[in-house]
Amino acid sequence: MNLEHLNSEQQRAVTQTEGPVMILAGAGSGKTRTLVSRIQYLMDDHKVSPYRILAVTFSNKAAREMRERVAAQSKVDLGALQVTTFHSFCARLLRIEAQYLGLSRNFSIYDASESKSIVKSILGKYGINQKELHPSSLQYYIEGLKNLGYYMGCSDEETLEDIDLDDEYFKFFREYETELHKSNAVDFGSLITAVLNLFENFSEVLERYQRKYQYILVDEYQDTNRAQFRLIKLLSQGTKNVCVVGDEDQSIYSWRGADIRNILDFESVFPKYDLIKLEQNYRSSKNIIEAASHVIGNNVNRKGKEMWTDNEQGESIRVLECRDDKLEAQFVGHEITQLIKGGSDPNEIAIFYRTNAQSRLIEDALRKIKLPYRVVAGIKFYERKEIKDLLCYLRILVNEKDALAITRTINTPVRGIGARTIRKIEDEAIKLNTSLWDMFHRINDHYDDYKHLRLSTKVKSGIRSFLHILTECQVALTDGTLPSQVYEKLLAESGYLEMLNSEGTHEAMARVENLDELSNAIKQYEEDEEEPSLVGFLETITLDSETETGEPGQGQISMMTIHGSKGLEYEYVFLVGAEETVFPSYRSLEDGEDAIEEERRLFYVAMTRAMRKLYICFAQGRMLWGSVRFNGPSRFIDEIPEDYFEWDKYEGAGVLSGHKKTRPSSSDYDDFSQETHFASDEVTYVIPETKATYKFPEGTNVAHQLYGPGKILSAEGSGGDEKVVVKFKDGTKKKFLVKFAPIERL
DNA sequence: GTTGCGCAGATTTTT
DNA sequence: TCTGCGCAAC
Repeated sequence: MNLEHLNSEQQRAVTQTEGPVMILAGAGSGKTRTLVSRIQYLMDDHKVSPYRILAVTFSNKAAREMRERVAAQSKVDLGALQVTTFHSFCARLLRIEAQYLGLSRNFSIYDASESKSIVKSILGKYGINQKELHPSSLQYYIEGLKNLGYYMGCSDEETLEDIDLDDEYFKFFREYETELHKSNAVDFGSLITAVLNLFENFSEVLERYQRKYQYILVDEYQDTNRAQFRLIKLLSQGTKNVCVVGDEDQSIYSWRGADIRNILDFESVFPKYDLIKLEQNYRSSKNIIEAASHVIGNNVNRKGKEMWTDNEQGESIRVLECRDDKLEAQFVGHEITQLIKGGSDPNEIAIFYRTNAQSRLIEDALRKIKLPYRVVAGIKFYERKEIKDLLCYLRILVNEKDALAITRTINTPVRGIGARTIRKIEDEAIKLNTSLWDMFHRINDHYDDYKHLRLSTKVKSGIRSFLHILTECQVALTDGTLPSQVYEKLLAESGYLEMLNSEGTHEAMARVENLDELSNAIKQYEEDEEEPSLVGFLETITLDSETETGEPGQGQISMMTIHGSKGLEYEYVFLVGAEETVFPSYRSLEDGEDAIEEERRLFYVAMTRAMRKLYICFAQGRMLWGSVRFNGPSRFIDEIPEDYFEWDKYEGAGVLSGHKKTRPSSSDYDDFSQETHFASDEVTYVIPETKATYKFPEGTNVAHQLYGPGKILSAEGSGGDEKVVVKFKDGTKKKFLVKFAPIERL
């Protein structure tokens, strides 16, 4: 195989096929090219069967891209080559081996919003008010355990070290797992942990897969969580042929469980591994690379890579100071117009922001001057209510035990079976130790036996028609009717379509259109797949919900969050909202240095997407949460050395002023750390209280006798009246009067 | 069982 | 400012 198109480090990364390898690949260092070559090299030069290679990435997008690129250049039959995501890989494996875990292979997969519903119903059952324990903090806790690789009955010592089984939340975790199991369902997290469970407790299964996968590749290694790490460790135990590729400077998902230890511990698990650094950047100008390197150099938690490039020096980074957020949006629109006039391709222009909410003003501005744009990843198609409803109907056809799907659909459209009734039937089902579905059947067949439930005849007939339509569809499915046809039948006979049509509103019509789209999606799936099945379709859409929002390459400017930009590149990048509390976000400012470092990596990711020119914009005043706030420019702008940027003020109407090659002195912004409220036309400044001396000033780490360790978010009042707001480990915040509260400094 | 008001809360979101 | 959710009244 010809490796001439690769530099020497890349070549090493391709040809070092045996034994453990860690590749630290900087932004724009030709990582994908290298990985694709490595796979080809294995198949061509080492005659490794594609069946023996497993390549896992995080996103379907990345998996698809890699697969296509391998396919484009290879003559080998790729049917067996697994380039997939962690989750799809595990789902597939679990369907095959489900019986070991007491699951059946038609299990449902619950997404985040569905696990939240389960969490809520558990809290409801315990009568816990959401003020006492917020469902999302419990959900976060449960997710956290799974990210660490814990499953019920797990006895792995290292995992047990990480978790606290005496935690008061643990009983909810157990409850949650039971609930899932009863529904023959798994959530995203347990897709991974269930496979761990399988491997750790059924060695014959593990050995089978160890023999099968002789070469393992892990992309985006910096984003793996503990569970995934253990999975890789187990799978590769035999051959030790594991190659991980990552960039610690681009780790931006720690809040999803990404664990830096996976990089640090690699050596102890895989001693004598080869470390290869890809440090040459082929993407961006020198100015951009050097500036970005300076910024990221402020992070302490790094393995240390020095990026460099042979590319030209390029143009200076442009920092744009705007009076407010509207002008910022206007500037972006104005500048893009100039670029396009100058012959630039709109497809090569992107606008990045920290939060989705920021897109609105920019969209308004672009629309106003008629610039075509597309927003990448906004509201997801499959998260729409009507789509969810129908998917739940379909799920019941496959998995009757799916209680969540049943409770969601039983009364949509209205069949006179409300929450109370469902509750009653659920309780009865628990009493009789049976499923909700079976309970419905019993009531339907022997109504008189359940007189004590006091179910009205309306309820009875509601249940009857619900069961009737679903059973008919099930029969149709087993008779070999295509999923798409069953879907149409369901849509018509469940009364769902009728319900929307009779509403007649504009919104209802849009929903009908969405349901047509779902129909198309099923048909598309049937065409693409050799053996289409409803289970297969449902799995595909829960694990690969990426919707093609507008065709790229249609002369549109791209807009997205920085998280969404990872892995992409554009000639021109506009980073907006580079202000303290926006970027870095106010949450990270509260959470301390590690959180700031993650924000800095995010900033680094944003910068390194740009090939030719980078614009960094900020607004002096921004409408936030109902009032205009003056936050001052982001600290990350301060971290760019002056040699690399030019600073301008945008005054509106295309006028720039105050052009400098240096930054304004930082004291210029001291006045901005205030808050103003607009009441009608009058401007009232809210001057912060004169600094009092607090017993527990902001940022102090404290411990509360009852709630455990936490951090002071804010303090007010003086002396005996001092009150503090404490944020605890689980994310809850509480306010205390210092003289009474049992808190102490840590 | 459905509709409407009031209040809290407000990042990022590969799967 | 805007939204989403819980609870209270129909």
